[in-house]
Amino acid sequence: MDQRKVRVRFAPSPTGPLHIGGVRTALYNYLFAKQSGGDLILRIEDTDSQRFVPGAEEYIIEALTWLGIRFDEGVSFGGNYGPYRQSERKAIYRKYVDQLLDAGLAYIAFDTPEELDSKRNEIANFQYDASTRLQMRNSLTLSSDETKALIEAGQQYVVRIKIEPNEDIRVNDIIRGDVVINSSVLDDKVLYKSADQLPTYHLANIVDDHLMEVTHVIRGEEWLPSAPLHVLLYRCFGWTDTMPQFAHLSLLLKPDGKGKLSKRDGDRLGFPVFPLEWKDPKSEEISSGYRESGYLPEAVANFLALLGWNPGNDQEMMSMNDLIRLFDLTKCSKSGAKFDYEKGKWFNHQYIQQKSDCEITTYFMPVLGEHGVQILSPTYVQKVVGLMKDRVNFVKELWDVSAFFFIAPTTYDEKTVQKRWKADSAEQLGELIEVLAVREPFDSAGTEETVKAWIESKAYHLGNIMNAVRLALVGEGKGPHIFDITETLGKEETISRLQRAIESLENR
RNA sequence: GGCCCAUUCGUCUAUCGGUUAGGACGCAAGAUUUUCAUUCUUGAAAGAGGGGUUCGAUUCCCCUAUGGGCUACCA
Repeated sequence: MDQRKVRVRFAPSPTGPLHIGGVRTALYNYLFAKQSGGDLILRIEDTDSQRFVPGAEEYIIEALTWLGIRFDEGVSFGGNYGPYRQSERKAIYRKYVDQLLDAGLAYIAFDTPEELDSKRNEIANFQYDASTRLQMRNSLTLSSDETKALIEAGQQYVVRIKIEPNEDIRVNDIIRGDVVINSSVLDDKVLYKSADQLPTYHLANIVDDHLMEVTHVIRGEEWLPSAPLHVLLYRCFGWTDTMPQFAHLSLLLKPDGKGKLSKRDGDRLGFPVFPLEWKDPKSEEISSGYRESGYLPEAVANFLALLGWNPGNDQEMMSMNDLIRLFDLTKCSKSGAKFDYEKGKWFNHQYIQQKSDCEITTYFMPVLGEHGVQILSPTYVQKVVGLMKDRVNFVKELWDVSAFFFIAPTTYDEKTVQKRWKADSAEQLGELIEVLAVREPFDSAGTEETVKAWIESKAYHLGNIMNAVRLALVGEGKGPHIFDITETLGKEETISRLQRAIESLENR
C-alpha cells in the first residue's frame, strides 16, 4: 500500500550525553532503515533553549559513529531536506502554526505560568481542555479585537491545539497493535512557546516528519501517551495519507529495583550508561563510557540489539549485517527490559575471542604504554595476546593476567610459595636450568618433551616441578601452559627467572 | 489521583490452544589440566493471582495485583 521509500529518523535532544537507551533507539532505526534499503536521518531537536548543552550534539554524532551507525542525511551529514536542526527551522514552524490558527484548530492563550500554577493548585486534576478552556484567558474567551490588542501590546502568548472531546483516537503501533485513547483525556497541548518563540516537540516533530517524508517513527515508549495528539495533528494538517507508522519501543530498566535506567544506576552498580565518556561542561563531572571501559562497538551493538528484540531463534552472536538482515520490529518485546550488565560483559568476551590476535594487539599496545611498558615488538605482544585473550572480558584486563610477560617477578606470592615450593625445588630447578640450557630450539612442544623426559629419567614428581617452575616464571600459581610461557619468554629470560627464584626462595 | 502500556526461570527471552515449557547470561556440581582460567558436560531455576471461553489454556477474554510510562511554555 505504502510504496514510499522508507525514511526514518533518530531525533535526540542535545541536552547531555546520549543515554544507552537512546543508543538502542538509534540502532533500531538504523537496522530498520538499512534492511528496507531506506534512509536514516539525524535530526537535532533543540527546541528547548533552556536545556541546551554545548557539546552534546557532537557527542551524539561521535557515539553513533563509533557504534557503526551510519546516517544518510541530517546534521553533519547533509541532505536535501534541511536544515536538520530544529532551531534553524523557526520560520517553517511559524507558518504551520498560523495555518492551524487560521483554520480554528488552534488558539492563542495568554495565561501566565503563574496563573496556570494557581489553577492547578486550586483544582485537582486540572487540565487545560474543552471543559476548562472557556474559563481561561485565550482567544476563545476574548474578542478578536482584544486578542489583537494584547498581542500588539507585546503580551506573551502560547498557541494551544483545540482538541475536540469525546472521540476515540486510534494509534496503530507496529509493536503494540491498536492503542485507543479518548480525546477527552488529552489536554490542549502547547504547540508554540512564548518563552523562546519556538514550537514544542509535538508540533515540530509532526511538521518535520512530514516535510522530511518520514515513513516510520521508531521511538521510546515514553511517547506513546502523546501519540494520539500527534495523530490529531496529522489530521489537522490534512496529512493523514502520508502519516508515518509508529513503533513505540519498550524502555530499558534498572538492573535491580524499579524504574527506568538512569545515570545514577551506572554509578551505583559500576557500569557505564553512556556510549562514550562524558565530561559535564558545567559541573566538570565525568561519566564513564562503554568505549573507554574497553568495550568493542560490535559487542555493544549486539548486546543492545538483543535487549528487547530477538530473531525468534537461539542465535545471539550477530554482526551488524546479521542484525540488519534479521531485525524485525514486530518481534520487539512490549515490556521493558532490565539492563543485564553481566550479559554485556559476556558479549564483549565473545567478540574479543572472535577478533584476530593482531587486532587485539593494536588495542592492547596503548594499555601497555599506560603501564610503562615500552619498546616491545608487536610480534611478542601478539604472541602474549594469543595466549591470554580467552581469559578476559576486556582488553584492559589483558594487563592484569599477563603483566608477568612484560615484567619479571621480583616477589613471589606467599601462599603459592607455601604450597608449591618444596624442600628440593631449588636443587631440581638448578638441574632443570642445565637441561634447558642445551635445549634447542626452544619451542613449546619440543621443550616440553625434553623436560618431561628428564623428569621421568630422574623419577621426579611432575606436578612438583611444574608448579615450582610456574612460581618462578609467573610469581604466582596462575597462567597458561608452562611451555607456552617458556617459548614466549625465550631461553635466556626463562633461565634467568629460574635462577632468580632459586636465589630468592632459598635465602628466605 | 487520572490516562496509557506491560506481566514465562534471578536476568534477557522462545512458544503464534495440545511441548518432558526451549535457549542464553549468571549460579552450582563434575570433567579436562602441572596451576589459574578458558572449554566441555550436567544440574537447580519460570507461565503473578482469580474468574471465564474451550475437549484442552502460558497462549484468547475479564477482574485484581504488581511493574513501567505519561500527566510542563522538556524532549
